[in-house]
Amino acid sequence: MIEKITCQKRAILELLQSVKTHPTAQEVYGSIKEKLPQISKGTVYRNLKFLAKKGEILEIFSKVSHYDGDISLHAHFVCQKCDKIFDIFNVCRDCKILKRKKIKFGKIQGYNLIFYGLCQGCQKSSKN
Amino acid sequence: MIEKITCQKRAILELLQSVKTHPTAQEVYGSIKEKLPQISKGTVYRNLKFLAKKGEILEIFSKVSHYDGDISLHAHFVCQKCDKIFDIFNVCRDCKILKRKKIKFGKIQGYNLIFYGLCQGCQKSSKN
DNA sequence: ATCGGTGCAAATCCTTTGCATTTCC
DNA sequence: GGAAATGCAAAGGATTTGCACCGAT
Repeated sequence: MIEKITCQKRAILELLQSVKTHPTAQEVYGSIKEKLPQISKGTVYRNLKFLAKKGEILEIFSKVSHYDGDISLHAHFVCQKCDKIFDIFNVCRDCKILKRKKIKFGKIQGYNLIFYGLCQGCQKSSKN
Repeated sequence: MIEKITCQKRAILELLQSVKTHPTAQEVYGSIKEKLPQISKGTVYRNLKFLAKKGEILEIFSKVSHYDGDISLHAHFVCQKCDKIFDIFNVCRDCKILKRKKIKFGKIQGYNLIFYGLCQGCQKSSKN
């Protein structure tokens, strides 16, 4: 099974690497459509999964999956109200397990460190 | 809005606290049904969300949400092949951010630290 | 020429929701 | 008694999939 580089796949990867946000599959589809109007949702979903499995992008599991083209070691803060995602760098940098990439259960291929909470904007506008 | 403790809610919490696995909503539904045959899926979903929001259980976002009745600080290792989840204790114990529960973006209510990889069983049985 | 990738649309499947009814306080 | 929770079933919505066609190697 030899991988083929198609313009769709390239466009998706380039898009994710060029933005500082963490779009969902639907949002990726919306953006890509401007460059490649004929692209289908199925292709976007297939390529996102594919790229995530290959480790070229990061999948951030939340209510709905978001994707990140920045695969450097960093964490995320997800607002449980507005669903916005913020990057957190320099967290847990000394953690041995993150470097060793191995634990007794198996081999670590990657990790997601996600903090959930209320972002400042939503803290102000809500009292629940 | 005064919370009512129903037998359904109690059963779900007790179930999660009694197992060492990390069942999905569907699996919780299946188990609870044995004790409370009349329970509905909607109730299970509503209570799982409710308990997670209250912080009495943990929601582990993955392809499908899993739930954990152990709310002590620990991480998870998710096998990307068989989808099994393992507990990892004593990881990142010294990380200040995990204790401070506050960052510039907002207040941290909880976090998920999930390592992805191949578990030992799947490492043996696969060569992809 | 080959066979992996795409587009399309239908199918899946998890999760949420509306509403009448039941239950806990 | 009254608000909150439940059960049921339908709706919603993200994601996956089958298949015929297209296009990269």
